[in-house]
Amino acid sequence: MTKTAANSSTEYSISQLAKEFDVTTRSIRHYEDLGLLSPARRGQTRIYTQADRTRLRLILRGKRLGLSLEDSREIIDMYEPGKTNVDQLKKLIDAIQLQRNKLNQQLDDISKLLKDLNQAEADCIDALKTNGSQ
Amino acid sequence: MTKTAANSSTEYSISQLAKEFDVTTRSIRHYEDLGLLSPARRGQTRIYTQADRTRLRLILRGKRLGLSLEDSREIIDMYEPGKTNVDQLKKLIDAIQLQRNKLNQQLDDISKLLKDLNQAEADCIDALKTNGSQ
DNA sequence: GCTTACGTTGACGTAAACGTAATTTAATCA
DNA sequence: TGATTAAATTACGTTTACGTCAACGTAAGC
Repeated sequence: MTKTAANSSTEYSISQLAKEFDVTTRSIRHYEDLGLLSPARRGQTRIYTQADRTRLRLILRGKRLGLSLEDSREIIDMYEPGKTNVDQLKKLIDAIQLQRNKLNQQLDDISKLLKDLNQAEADCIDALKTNGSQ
Repeated sequence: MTKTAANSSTEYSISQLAKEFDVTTRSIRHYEDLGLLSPARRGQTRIYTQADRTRLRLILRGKRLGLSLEDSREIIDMYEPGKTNVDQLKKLIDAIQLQRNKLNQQLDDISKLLKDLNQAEADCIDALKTNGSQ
């Protein structure tokens, strides 16, 4: 009964993904060149699965956080500790801790920047009150 | 009485700043080329004040958050609404709101990434338990 | 069979953010 | 005062992350 039914919506073309995530197809192919994606092919046409879509989302999230594509590749690989041995797993846990530290630093940076922005806005509003009648 | 006393520690050379913030002097000069810094000169030697030092800290914070130098320049300029008029102030407030939105997006990204990392680590530890005896 | 739309692979171009000499100037210390 | 050290100024090189053609394949619809 559970044949190959209703997986029509679990496939994506390159332009579908491009549209959905508001990137160019060029970028998506570029990510593939760098080994961040490796979609299946029908003929020579790329077929993207849900998993590929998730990877793309992770890539773009990384970009918003200022990660290089190479950084993102490493992080994404962390999510699939498939056929790794004990040593690799331990190294992976270390890498995860490193990333966590970086992210916590970012959290700190952001909260400081937000505070600064609030202050700057207050100064602006102040200046408007003082200056609005000129 | 309050002549020019004891401001010896409020001046910095380029290499002092470079060392303190762990960047190259080349980078600092580059920021100046782009108009993010404009230190005073003694002869042709650059003299940095506390204010310059603060600006540099802001620049590097921006970098950690993935901002371009151009973005940082705009943000930093927000902190000094000196001789601006009403229209400029209003535009500034809008720009501040924009930045705030971006930062909130980043906060969301980071919390998701942290969750993912936690899960990845849990998977690792699990794999270690299962696999550790091989 | 022609157009239109979407997809493919090169291959070269480019903007940002520095790196890396090479050379010159200025200050200082033995 | 000659050598060393720090700083400055060109100026070309490099890496990352794509943009931008060019040239071609393929399936859909009329």
